[in-house]
Amino acid sequence: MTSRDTYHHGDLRRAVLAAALDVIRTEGPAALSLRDLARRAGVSHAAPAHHFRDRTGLLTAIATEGHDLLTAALSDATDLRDAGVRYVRFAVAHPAHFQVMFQPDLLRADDPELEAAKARSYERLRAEVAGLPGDRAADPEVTGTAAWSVAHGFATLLLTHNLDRSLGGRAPEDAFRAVADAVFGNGGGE
Amino acid sequence: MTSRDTYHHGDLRRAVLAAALDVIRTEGPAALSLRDLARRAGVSHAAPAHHFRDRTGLLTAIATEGHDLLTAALSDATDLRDAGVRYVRFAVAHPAHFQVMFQPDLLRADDPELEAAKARSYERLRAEVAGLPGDRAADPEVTGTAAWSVAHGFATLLLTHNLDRSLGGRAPEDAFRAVADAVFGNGGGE
DNA sequence: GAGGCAATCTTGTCGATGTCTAGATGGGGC
DNA sequence: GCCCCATCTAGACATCGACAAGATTGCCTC
Repeated sequence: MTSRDTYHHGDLRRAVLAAALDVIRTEGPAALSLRDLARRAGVSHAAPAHHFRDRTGLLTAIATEGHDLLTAALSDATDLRDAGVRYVRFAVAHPAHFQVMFQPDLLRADDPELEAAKARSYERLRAEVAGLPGDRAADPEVTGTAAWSVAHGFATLLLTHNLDRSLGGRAPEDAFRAVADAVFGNGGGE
Repeated sequence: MTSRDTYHHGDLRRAVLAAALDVIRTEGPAALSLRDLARRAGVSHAAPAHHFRDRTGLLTAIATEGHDLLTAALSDATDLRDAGVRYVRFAVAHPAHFQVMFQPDLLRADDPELEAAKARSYERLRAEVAGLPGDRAADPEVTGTAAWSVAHGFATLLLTHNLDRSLGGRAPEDAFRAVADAVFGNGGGE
Protein backbone atom coordinates (compact mmCIF):
# COMPACT_ATOMS: atom_id res chain seq x y z
CA MET A 1 0.00 0.00 0.00
CA THR A 2 2.95 2.33 -0.31
CA SER A 3 2.49 3.76 -3.80
CA ARG A 4 0.68 1.68 -6.37
CA ASP A 5 -0.29 4.63 -8.57
CA THR A 6 2.93 4.22 -10.48
CA TYR A 7 4.11 1.10 -12.25
CA HIS A 8 7.42 1.32 -10.44
CA HIS A 9 7.30 0.91 -6.71
CA GLY A 10 9.84 3.57 -5.90
CA ASP A 11 12.03 1.71 -3.46
CA LEU A 12 10.96 -1.90 -3.55
CA ARG A 13 14.31 -3.15 -2.36
CA ARG A 14 14.06 -1.20 0.87
CA ALA A 15 10.39 -2.13 1.34
CA VAL A 16 11.08 -5.85 0.92
CA LEU A 17 14.06 -5.69 3.26
CA ALA A 18 12.00 -3.93 5.93
CA ALA A 19 9.15 -6.43 5.65
CA ALA A 20 11.59 -9.33 5.73
CA LEU A 21 13.22 -8.05 8.91
CA ASP A 22 9.79 -7.73 10.47
CA VAL A 23 8.84 -11.31 9.62
CA ILE A 24 12.17 -12.74 10.77
CA ARG A 25 12.03 -10.83 14.05
CA THR A 26 8.54 -12.04 14.91
CA GLU A 27 8.35 -15.49 13.31
CA GLY A 28 11.89 -16.48 12.45
CA PRO A 29 13.68 -16.94 9.12
CA ALA A 30 11.80 -20.17 8.38
CA ALA A 31 8.54 -18.25 8.02
CA LEU A 32 10.01 -15.98 5.36
CA SER A 33 8.24 -16.16 2.00
CA LEU A 34 9.14 -14.09 -1.03
CA ARG A 35 5.53 -14.15 -2.21
CA ASP A 36 4.33 -12.89 1.14
CA LEU A 37 6.82 -10.05 1.07
CA ALA A 38 5.64 -9.18 -2.43
CA ARG A 39 2.05 -9.07 -1.22
CA ARG A 40 3.00 -6.78 1.67
CA ALA A 41 4.74 -4.41 -0.70
CA GLY A 42 1.78 -4.49 -3.09
CA VAL A 43 3.74 -5.82 -6.05
CA SER A 44 3.58 -8.99 -8.10
CA HIS A 45 4.97 -12.23 -6.69
CA ALA A 46 8.10 -12.23 -8.81
CA ALA A 47 9.11 -8.63 -8.24
CA PRO A 48 11.39 -9.19 -5.23
CA ALA A 49 13.45 -11.71 -7.17
CA HIS A 50 14.72 -8.96 -9.41
CA HIS A 51 16.38 -7.22 -6.47
CA PHE A 52 17.67 -10.24 -4.54
CA ARG A 53 17.90 -13.02 -7.13
CA ASP A 54 16.29 -15.57 -4.80
CA ARG A 55 15.44 -16.29 -1.16
CA THR A 56 19.06 -17.02 -0.32
CA GLY A 57 20.04 -13.74 -1.94
CA LEU A 58 17.64 -11.81 0.26
CA LEU A 59 18.98 -13.43 3.41
CA THR A 60 22.55 -12.85 2.24
CA ALA A 61 21.76 -9.16 1.76
CA ILE A 62 20.37 -9.01 5.29
CA ALA A 63 23.46 -10.71 6.71
CA THR A 64 25.71 -8.29 4.83
CA GLU A 65 23.78 -5.30 6.15
CA GLY A 66 23.98 -6.85 9.62
CA HIS A 67 27.76 -7.12 9.54
CA ASP A 68 28.02 -3.48 8.50
CA LEU A 69 25.66 -2.42 11.29
CA LEU A 70 27.73 -4.43 13.76
CA THR A 71 30.96 -2.87 12.54
CA ALA A 72 29.46 0.57 13.03
CA ALA A 73 28.12 -0.34 16.47
CA LEU A 74 31.54 -1.48 17.64
CA SER A 75 33.48 1.42 16.17
CA ASP A 76 33.06 3.74 19.16
CA ALA A 77 33.81 1.18 21.87
CA THR A 78 36.00 2.48 24.69
CA ASP A 79 37.38 -0.90 25.76
CA LEU A 80 36.74 -4.63 25.35
CA ARG A 81 33.99 -4.78 27.95
CA ASP A 82 32.24 -1.87 26.28
CA ALA A 83 32.59 -3.66 22.96
CA GLY A 84 30.80 -6.63 24.51
CA VAL A 85 28.02 -4.41 25.78
CA ARG A 86 27.66 -2.94 22.30
CA TYR A 87 27.63 -6.44 20.79
CA VAL A 88 24.72 -7.41 23.03
CA ARG A 89 22.98 -4.11 22.36
CA PHE A 90 23.31 -4.74 18.63
CA ALA A 91 21.73 -8.17 18.97
CA VAL A 92 18.80 -6.70 20.90
CA ALA A 93 18.34 -3.77 18.51
CA HIS A 94 18.67 -5.88 15.34
CA PRO A 95 17.58 -9.41 16.26
CA ALA A 96 16.64 -10.37 12.72
CA HIS A 97 20.03 -9.34 11.34
CA PHE A 98 21.80 -11.13 14.18
CA GLN A 99 19.88 -14.36 13.69
CA VAL A 100 20.54 -14.48 9.97
CA MET A 101 24.20 -13.52 10.23
CA PHE A 102 24.97 -16.62 12.24
CA GLN A 103 23.04 -19.18 10.24
CA PRO A 104 25.40 -20.02 7.36
CA ASP A 105 23.08 -22.62 5.89
CA LEU A 106 20.69 -19.80 4.93
CA LEU A 107 23.36 -17.74 3.16
CA ARG A 108 25.37 -17.76 -0.04
CA ALA A 109 28.74 -18.23 1.64
CA ASP A 110 30.82 -17.16 -1.35
CA ASP A 111 29.00 -13.87 -1.90
CA PRO A 112 31.72 -11.20 -2.32
CA GLU A 113 29.82 -8.42 -0.52
CA LEU A 114 29.03 -10.69 2.41
CA GLU A 115 32.63 -11.83 2.64
CA ALA A 116 33.85 -8.24 2.63
CA ALA A 117 31.37 -7.13 5.30
CA LYS A 118 32.27 -10.14 7.41
CA ALA A 119 35.97 -9.33 7.10
CA ARG A 120 35.30 -5.74 8.21
CA SER A 121 33.38 -6.74 11.35
CA TYR A 122 35.93 -9.41 12.18
CA GLU A 123 38.73 -6.86 11.81
CA ARG A 124 36.81 -4.51 14.11
CA LEU A 125 36.74 -7.19 16.80
CA ARG A 126 40.44 -7.86 16.42
CA ALA A 127 41.15 -4.16 16.78
CA GLU A 128 39.33 -4.07 20.13
CA VAL A 129 41.43 -6.93 21.46
CA ALA A 130 44.62 -5.31 20.20
CA GLY A 131 43.87 -2.20 22.26
CA LEU A 132 44.11 -4.07 25.54
CA PRO A 133 46.72 -3.38 28.27
CA GLY A 134 49.75 -5.61 28.30
CA ASP A 135 48.85 -8.31 30.78
CA ARG A 136 45.57 -9.14 29.12
CA ALA A 137 47.02 -9.07 25.64
CA ALA A 138 49.35 -11.96 26.41
CA ASP A 139 47.55 -14.28 24.05
CA PRO A 140 45.32 -12.08 21.89
CA GLU A 141 43.93 -15.06 20.01
CA VAL A 142 42.62 -16.68 23.16
CA THR A 143 41.45 -13.39 24.68
CA GLY A 144 39.61 -12.50 21.51
CA THR A 145 37.91 -15.86 21.27
CA ALA A 146 36.97 -15.68 24.94
CA ALA A 147 35.49 -12.20 24.67
CA TRP A 148 33.62 -13.04 21.49
CA SER A 149 32.31 -16.26 23.02
CA VAL A 150 30.96 -14.52 26.13
CA ALA A 151 29.23 -11.74 24.21
CA HIS A 152 27.96 -14.02 21.47
CA GLY A 153 26.74 -16.68 23.86
CA PHE A 154 24.96 -14.14 26.02
CA ALA A 155 23.32 -12.51 23.00
CA THR A 156 22.26 -15.85 21.52
CA LEU A 157 20.83 -17.18 24.76
CA LEU A 158 19.07 -13.88 25.25
CA LEU A 159 17.38 -13.91 21.85
CA THR A 160 16.37 -17.55 22.23
CA HIS A 161 14.62 -16.66 25.53
CA ASN A 162 16.96 -18.76 27.61
CA LEU A 163 17.84 -15.93 29.97
CA ASP A 164 14.34 -14.64 30.62
CA ARG A 165 14.32 -16.03 34.15
CA SER A 166 17.92 -15.04 34.93
CA LEU A 167 17.34 -11.45 33.88
CA GLY A 168 14.55 -10.89 36.34
CA GLY A 169 13.44 -7.63 34.82
CA ARG A 170 16.91 -6.14 34.48
CA ALA A 171 17.97 -4.62 31.19
CA PRO A 172 20.04 -7.09 29.12
CA GLU A 173 22.90 -4.60 28.96
CA ASP A 174 23.17 -4.38 32.72
CA ALA A 175 22.98 -8.14 33.15
CA PHE A 176 25.75 -8.54 30.60
CA ARG A 177 27.91 -5.99 32.43
CA ALA A 178 27.66 -8.14 35.55
CA VAL A 179 28.59 -11.22 33.53
CA ALA A 180 31.53 -9.45 31.93
CA ASP A 181 32.80 -8.33 35.34
CA ALA A 182 32.51 -11.86 36.70
CA VAL A 183 34.43 -13.14 33.71
CA PHE A 184 37.24 -10.66 33.25
CA GLY A 185 37.34 -9.10 36.68
CA ASN A 186 35.82 -5.71 37.46
CA GLY A 187 38.58 -3.69 35.88
CA GLY A 188 39.25 -6.25 33.18
CA GLY A 189 39.02 -4.26 30.02
CA GLU A 190 39.92 -0.80 31.30
CA MET B 1 15.85 -49.50 1.28
CA THR B 2 15.75 -50.82 4.84
CA SER B 3 12.96 -53.41 4.72
CA ARG B 4 10.14 -52.91 2.27
CA ASP B 5 9.12 -56.58 2.17
CA THR B 6 6.68 -55.95 4.95
CA TYR B 7 3.89 -53.41 4.94
CA HIS B 8 5.11 -52.05 8.22
CA HIS B 9 8.52 -50.49 8.23
CA GLY B 10 9.64 -51.84 11.57
CA ASP B 11 11.10 -48.72 13.12
CA LEU B 12 10.17 -45.84 10.90
CA ARG B 13 10.38 -43.32 13.69
CA ARG B 14 14.03 -44.09 14.32
CA ALA B 15 14.81 -44.23 10.59
CA VAL B 16 13.25 -40.82 9.95
CA LEU B 17 15.02 -39.29 12.95
CA ALA B 18 18.38 -40.60 11.79
CA ALA B 19 17.87 -39.33 8.25
CA ALA B 20 16.70 -35.97 9.56
CA LEU B 21 19.80 -35.57 11.73
CA ASP B 22 21.94 -36.38 8.73
CA VAL B 23 20.27 -33.74 6.56
CA ILE B 24 20.38 -31.07 9.27
CA ARG B 25 24.04 -31.75 10.01
CA THR B 26 25.11 -31.45 6.39
CA GLU B 27 22.63 -28.93 4.92
CA GLY B 28 20.92 -27.27 7.87
CA PRO B 29 17.35 -27.39 9.16
CA ALA B 30 16.05 -25.31 6.26
CA ALA B 31 16.83 -28.13 3.83
CA LEU B 32 14.72 -30.60 5.78
CA SER B 33 11.82 -32.08 3.83
CA LEU B 34 9.39 -34.65 5.19
CA ARG B 35 8.83 -36.06 1.72
CA ASP B 36 12.56 -36.49 1.22
CA LEU B 37 12.88 -38.31 4.53
CA ALA B 38 10.02 -40.57 3.51
CA ARG B 39 11.79 -41.37 0.24
CA ARG B 40 15.00 -42.21 2.09
CA ALA B 41 13.12 -44.58 4.38
CA GLY B 42 11.33 -46.16 1.42
CA VAL B 43 7.85 -45.31 2.65
CA SER B 44 5.03 -43.19 1.32
CA HIS B 45 5.23 -39.42 1.57
CA ALA B 46 2.72 -39.15 4.41
CA ALA B 47 4.12 -41.89 6.62
CA PRO B 48 6.44 -39.71 8.74
CA ALA B 49 3.54 -37.47 9.71
CA HIS B 50 1.99 -40.29 11.69
CA HIS B 51 4.99 -40.40 14.00
CA PHE B 52 5.73 -36.68 14.29
CA ARG B 53 2.46 -34.98 13.40
CA ASP B 54 4.20 -32.40 11.19
CA ARG B 55 7.55 -30.81 10.37
CA THR B 56 7.54 -28.81 13.59
CA GLY B 57 6.79 -31.99 15.51
CA LEU B 58 9.81 -33.73 14.04
CA LEU B 59 12.09 -30.84 14.96
CA THR B 60 10.56 -30.68 18.43
CA ALA B 61 11.29 -34.38 18.90
CA ILE B 62 14.91 -33.76 17.87
CA ALA B 63 15.22 -30.85 20.30
CA THR B 64 13.77 -32.97 23.10
CA GLU B 65 16.22 -35.77 22.37
CA GLY B 66 18.99 -33.19 22.28
CA HIS B 67 18.20 -31.86 25.73
CA ASP B 68 18.23 -35.38 27.13
CA LEU B 69 21.57 -36.11 25.46
CA LEU B 70 22.96 -32.87 26.88
CA THR B 71 21.71 -33.71 30.36
CA ALA B 72 23.43 -37.09 30.15
CA ALA B 73 26.63 -35.54 28.81
CA LEU B 74 26.81 -33.11 31.72
CA SER B 75 25.95 -35.61 34.42
CA ASP B 76 29.52 -36.81 34.99
CA ALA B 77 31.18 -33.40 35.02
CA THR B 78 33.83 -32.97 37.71
CA ASP B 79 33.59 -29.19 37.93
CA LEU B 80 32.22 -26.19 36.07
CA ARG B 81 35.10 -25.99 33.59
CA ASP B 82 34.69 -29.67 32.81
CA ALA B 83 30.99 -29.07 32.31
CA GLY B 84 31.89 -26.41 29.76
CA VAL B 85 34.20 -28.80 27.97
CA ARG B 86 31.43 -31.38 27.89
CA TYR B 87 29.00 -28.76 26.59
CA VAL B 88 31.31 -28.01 23.67
CA ARG B 89 31.95 -31.70 23.12
CA PHE B 90 28.21 -32.28 22.96
CA ALA B 91 27.79 -29.56 20.34
CA VAL B 92 30.54 -31.12 18.21
CA ALA B 93 29.22 -34.66 18.60
CA HIS B 94 25.57 -33.74 17.99
CA PRO B 95 25.61 -30.61 15.83
CA ALA B 96 22.13 -31.22 14.40
CA HIS B 97 20.56 -31.57 17.83
CA PHE B 98 22.41 -28.50 19.08
CA GLN B 99 21.34 -26.36 16.16
CA VAL B 100 17.67 -27.27 16.49
CA MET B 101 17.59 -26.97 20.29
CA PHE B 102 18.44 -23.29 20.09
CA GLN B 103 16.13 -22.25 17.28
CA PRO B 104 12.80 -21.74 19.04
CA ASP B 105 11.04 -20.59 15.89
CA LEU B 106 11.36 -24.12 14.53
CA LEU B 107 9.84 -25.77 17.59
CA ARG B 108 6.48 -26.19 19.30
CA ALA B 109 7.38 -24.22 22.40
CA ASP B 110 4.52 -25.54 24.51
CA ASP B 111 5.26 -29.22 23.87
CA PRO B 112 5.18 -30.94 27.29
CA GLU B 113 7.99 -33.40 26.56
CA LEU B 114 10.22 -30.62 25.25
CA GLU B 115 9.49 -28.46 28.26
CA ALA B 116 10.33 -31.33 30.60
CA ALA B 117 13.59 -32.18 28.83
CA LYS B 118 14.54 -28.50 28.82
CA ALA B 119 13.85 -28.25 32.53
CA ARG B 120 16.05 -31.28 33.18
CA SER B 121 19.04 -29.94 31.25
CA TYR B 122 18.60 -26.52 32.82
CA GLU B 123 18.51 -28.09 36.28
CA ARG B 124 21.68 -29.99 35.41
CA LEU B 125 23.45 -26.74 34.62
CA ARG B 126 22.26 -25.15 37.86
CA ALA B 127 23.56 -28.12 39.79
CA GLU B 128 27.04 -27.65 38.33
CA VAL B 129 27.09 -24.02 39.43
CA ALA B 130 25.84 -24.94 42.90
CA GLY B 131 28.80 -27.25 43.36
CA LEU B 132 31.31 -24.43 43.17
CA PRO B 133 33.63 -23.38 46.03
CA GLY B 134 32.49 -20.47 48.15
CA ASP B 135 34.18 -17.48 46.58
CA ARG B 136 32.93 -18.26 43.09
CA ALA B 137 29.43 -19.05 44.26
CA ALA B 138 28.89 -15.52 45.55
CA ASP B 139 26.31 -14.78 42.89
CA PRO B 140 25.32 -18.14 41.39
CA GLU B 141 22.91 -16.52 38.97
CA VAL B 142 25.63 -14.38 37.40
CA THR B 143 28.22 -17.16 37.52
CA GLY B 144 25.82 -19.57 35.86
CA THR B 145 24.90 -17.14 33.12
CA ALA B 146 28.58 -16.35 32.56
CA ALA B 147 29.60 -20.00 32.31
CA TRP B 148 26.68 -20.88 30.05
CA SER B 149 27.40 -17.85 27.85
CA VAL B 150 31.05 -18.76 27.37
CA ALA B 151 30.37 -22.40 26.54
CA HIS B 152 27.35 -21.66 24.39
CA GLY B 153 29.03 -18.83 22.54
CA PHE B 154 32.11 -20.91 21.84
CA ALA B 155 30.03 -23.86 20.65
CA THR B 156 27.84 -21.68 18.44
CA LEU B 157 30.73 -19.82 16.87
CA LEU B 158 32.48 -23.14 16.36
CA LEU B 159 29.55 -24.75 14.51
CA THR B 160 29.03 -21.66 12.37
CA HIS B 161 32.68 -21.87 11.25
CA ASN B 162 33.61 -18.59 12.89
CA LEU B 163 36.52 -20.08 14.83
CA ASP B 164 38.11 -22.05 12.00
CA ARG B 165 41.03 -19.62 11.78
CA SER B 166 41.43 -19.20 15.53
CA LEU B 167 41.60 -22.94 16.11
CA GLY B 168 44.58 -23.43 13.86
CA GLY B 169 44.25 -27.19 13.78
CA ARG B 170 43.79 -27.62 17.53
CA ALA B 171 40.96 -29.76 18.82
CA PRO B 172 37.94 -27.64 19.80
CA GLU B 173 38.02 -29.07 23.32
CA ASP B 174 41.59 -27.92 23.89
CA ALA B 175 40.91 -24.49 22.48
CA PHE B 176 37.93 -24.16 24.78
CA ARG B 177 40.00 -25.18 27.79
CA ALA B 178 42.36 -22.29 27.03
CA VAL B 179 39.41 -19.94 26.74
CA ALA B 180 37.90 -21.20 30.00
CA ASP B 181 41.21 -20.66 31.79
CA ALA B 182 41.51 -17.16 30.42
CA VAL B 183 37.98 -16.43 31.59
CA PHE B 184 37.81 -17.97 35.04
CA GLY B 185 41.48 -18.16 35.87
CA ASN B 186 43.47 -21.38 35.63
CA GLY B 187 42.12 -22.89 38.80
CA GLY B 188 38.74 -21.30 38.45
CA GLY B 189 36.41 -24.22 38.60
CA GLU B 190 38.52 -26.67 40.63
C1' DG C 1 11.27 17.10 -27.36
C1' DA C 2 11.46 12.59 -29.64
C1' DG C 3 13.46 8.05 -29.71
C1' DG C 4 15.60 4.25 -27.63
C1' DC C 5 17.72 1.67 -23.97
C1' DA C 6 17.83 -0.63 -19.69
C1' DA C 7 15.96 -1.24 -15.29
C1' DT C 8 11.83 -2.52 -13.13
C1' DC C 9 7.66 -4.96 -12.67
C1' DT C 10 3.79 -8.38 -14.39
C1' DT C 11 1.86 -12.61 -15.89
C1' DG C 12 1.91 -17.40 -16.59
C1' DT C 13 3.83 -21.70 -15.58
C1' DC C 14 6.28 -25.84 -13.51
C1' DG C 15 7.90 -28.97 -10.05
C1' DA C 16 8.11 -29.67 -5.14
C1' DT C 17 6.42 -29.37 -0.51
C1' DG C 18 3.31 -29.59 3.85
C1' DT C 19 -0.88 -31.05 5.30
C1' DC C 20 -5.44 -33.16 5.26
C1' DT C 21 -8.65 -37.06 4.30
C1' DA C 22 -10.13 -41.64 3.34
C1' DG C 23 -8.88 -46.17 2.87
C1' DA C 24 -5.73 -50.40 2.94
C1' DT C 25 -2.82 -53.56 5.77
C1' DG C 26 -1.54 -56.51 9.43
C1' DG C 27 0.21 -57.46 14.26
C1' DG C 28 -1.26 -58.51 18.84
C1' DG C 29 -4.58 -59.06 22.48
C1' DC C 30 -9.15 -61.12 23.77
C1' DG D 1 -9.79 -67.49 15.46
C1' DC D 2 -11.41 -62.78 15.42
C1' DC D 3 -11.37 -58.07 15.86
C1' DC D 4 -9.28 -53.63 16.98
C1' DC D 5 -6.07 -50.17 16.34
C1' DA D 6 -1.52 -48.60 15.21
C1' DT D 7 0.77 -48.11 11.00
C1' DC D 8 1.18 -47.08 6.32
C1' DT D 9 -0.75 -45.87 1.40
C1' DA D 10 -2.97 -43.02 -2.07
C1' DG D 11 -4.93 -38.94 -3.62
C1' DA D 12 -5.90 -34.11 -3.46
C1' DC D 13 -5.25 -29.12 -2.54
C1' DA D 14 -3.07 -24.70 -1.46
C1' DT D 15 1.32 -22.52 -1.39
C1' DC D 16 5.95 -21.67 -2.51
C1' DG D 17 10.51 -20.86 -5.13
C1' DA D 18 12.12 -20.43 -9.50
C1' DC D 19 12.08 -19.57 -14.44
C1' DA D 20 10.70 -17.41 -18.90
C1' DA D 21 8.60 -13.96 -21.74
C1' DG D 22 6.46 -9.78 -22.18
C1' DA D 23 4.73 -5.06 -20.55
C1' DT D 24 5.79 -0.50 -18.54
C1' DT D 25 8.45 3.46 -17.51
C1' DG D 26 12.30 6.42 -16.06
C1' DC D 27 16.13 8.41 -18.12
C1' DC D 28 19.76 9.44 -21.29
C1' DT D 29 21.07 11.02 -25.70
C1' DC D 30 20.69 13.54 -29.75
